[in-house]
Amino acid sequence: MVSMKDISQRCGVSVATVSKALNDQSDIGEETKKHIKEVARQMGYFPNASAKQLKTNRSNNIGVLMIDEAGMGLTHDFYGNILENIRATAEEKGYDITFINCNEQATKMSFLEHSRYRGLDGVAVVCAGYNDPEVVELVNSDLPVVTVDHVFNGVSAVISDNVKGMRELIEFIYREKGHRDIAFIHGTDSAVTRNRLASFYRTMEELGGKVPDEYVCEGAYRDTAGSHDHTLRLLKMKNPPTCIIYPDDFALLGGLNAIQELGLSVPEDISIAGYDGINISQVLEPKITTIKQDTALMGKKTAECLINLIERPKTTIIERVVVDGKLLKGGSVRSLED
Amino acid sequence: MVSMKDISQRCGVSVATVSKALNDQSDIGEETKKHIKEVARQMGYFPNASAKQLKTNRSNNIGVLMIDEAGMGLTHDFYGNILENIRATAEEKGYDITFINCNEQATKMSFLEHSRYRGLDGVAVVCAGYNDPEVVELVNSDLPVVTVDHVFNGVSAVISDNVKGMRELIEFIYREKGHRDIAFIHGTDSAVTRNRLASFYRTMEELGGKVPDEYVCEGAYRDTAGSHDHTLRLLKMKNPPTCIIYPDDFALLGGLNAIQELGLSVPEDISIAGYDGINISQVLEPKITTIKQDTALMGKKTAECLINLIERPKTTIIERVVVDGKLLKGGSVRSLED
DNA sequence: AACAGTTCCTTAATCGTTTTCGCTATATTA
DNA sequence: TAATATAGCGAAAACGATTAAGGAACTGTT
Repeated sequence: MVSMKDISQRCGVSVATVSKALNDQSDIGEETKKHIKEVARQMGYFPNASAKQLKTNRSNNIGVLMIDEAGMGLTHDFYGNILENIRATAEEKGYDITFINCNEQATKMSFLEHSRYRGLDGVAVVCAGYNDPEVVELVNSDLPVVTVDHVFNGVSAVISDNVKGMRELIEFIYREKGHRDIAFIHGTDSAVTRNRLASFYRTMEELGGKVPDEYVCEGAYRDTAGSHDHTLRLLKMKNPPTCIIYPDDFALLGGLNAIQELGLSVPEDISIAGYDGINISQVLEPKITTIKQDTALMGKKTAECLINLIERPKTTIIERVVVDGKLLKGGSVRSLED
Repeated sequence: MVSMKDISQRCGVSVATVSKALNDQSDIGEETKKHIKEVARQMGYFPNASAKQLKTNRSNNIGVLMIDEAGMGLTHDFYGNILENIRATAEEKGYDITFINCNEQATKMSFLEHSRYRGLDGVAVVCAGYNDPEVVELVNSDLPVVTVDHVFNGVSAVISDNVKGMRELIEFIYREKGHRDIAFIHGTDSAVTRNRLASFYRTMEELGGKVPDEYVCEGAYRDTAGSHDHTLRLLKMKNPPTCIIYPDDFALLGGLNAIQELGLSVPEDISIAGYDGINISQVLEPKITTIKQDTALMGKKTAECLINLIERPKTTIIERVVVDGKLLKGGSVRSLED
């Protein structure tokens, strides 16, 4: 590896001068600067990140925390997409991405300790147990942090508008498609779930619809078996719903199986809707009625917001970036006007 | 941040002594060592990774290269799973993971330059354009590298046994299910594709089956539209196949749509099979007949192999780790014995 | 008592940068 | 002409760790 020392010797100047030239400092002659840069290029020079980091306390490296309960964070379309877009945006601005999910390392460090150990400039909390003391410690530290789909006091967050999304979904199903008996298998308790659930109730109320208690039950995200069972139960009721909303598109597939088992078909006999708008949802027939979350924008905003916090700590205020979802009408909800 | 200096002052010893104590060096008294460690713990000491790296030229950081043609590497079940398992295994051994896909950074570095810049101890090439000069430069460098599902001369590789997998799949479809007219929509040219294709032809030959040229065509991985069109063409032939094998489970779904469009059903009218065994394949009904690639093991082996190369360069030989897939019989291939 | 051999610790150099401060030479001004 | 400002560069300290070499205080041997 060629270092500044090598360049300085070749150019007959001091190391300090080389540093200044390469960093476009002011007190350096135009001629010298140009020459040094040219020589550096020729010699294939690249800075040594750790030396630079040691001196400046800046790593140009962003941490990503991404732990799914099920340990499938990365294989989840939704999170995978967000991560990919965080990465791409960070990269444009010269940042790299390092994972900080240290679960089982020999020398047990907390997330915060791990971040400091690596000298990360900031952390994006994409998904995690938000009650985890380690997560709380991390977001409450002085390290720049942006959370996704969860709001902490005093911490910037990028959130998908689940309230609006659920409202749009319900309005579509209720108004445009004429359904009145709508069941909602919601996910396990979390900020996201609470928002969707509240929005579900509120919108139904606004529209003048009734929601029997038996129509609402707790499933789990991405749990096909659970959705399957709930669906069977719902369809065997004396007054079954005409439409079932699932925790997400993946869980919906479990419900779809149950429906097929009963010899029913979608959307003729029963309408279904999901949430997320994962790839697969628009491939199957009928295409699934769902709210597509704008993961590309969420990832981009997360990176931008975090890098702002890092680079302009003075001017940056705590942000709440709300990203709208988009209704994909699909064909899995039939019109009851027929 | 508390440094060794702080500890040394508190303990009344030199920084060198602290370093040796914390690193379990030999020339240090048991008493002192214990005391220093205790004080370090109390003070919440953690090493400074960049300082350590600067001195030792070891970062305990592994690079991951993961670029899909479609830019969807991370959202692909298969790669996502592998990455997750590389991460988990690396973590156990004290390594972190950093992405090195530098496409559009201002200061354009090649993958190798980027790796050196960050001082990465090694790189796992999970997916990339294997003809890309930058990739070639990387694998031919003296940096420890392990590639996944692609073999470079003199470079360790973890590969899924596509030859065996395809053979098992064909034997199941041909022997156990009695199909003779089997079509294969294969993926675009790559080592993986070539192996599967060769194995397809060879196995059919061994079994005494015939493969009309029109039964074999090139699709693209994860391309539902392409599979859709190919499926229509195949089914409209005068002698249509009784079974179609798709590039992967996801692409298969496009074919499934085409089949439904024609009013046919699986597996009664036409049998289909995929490859990969992604989550979704075992959720839909009928469950898809496919070869589940052992992504967990592939990721684990990749990390282990790479860390071996890093930590024991002398003793480690270039490895070819072959990971078997597993036939998931599913229900999408009917028996022709009926 | 003198010597070597251990044991345990310190000193100091080093990794590749950044950055403060000071120096020199030239340009500007009084 | 002398004083001062400015531009361009270098010397050296620092960031936080590792490590080779050296030294002091013991122990044990002859």
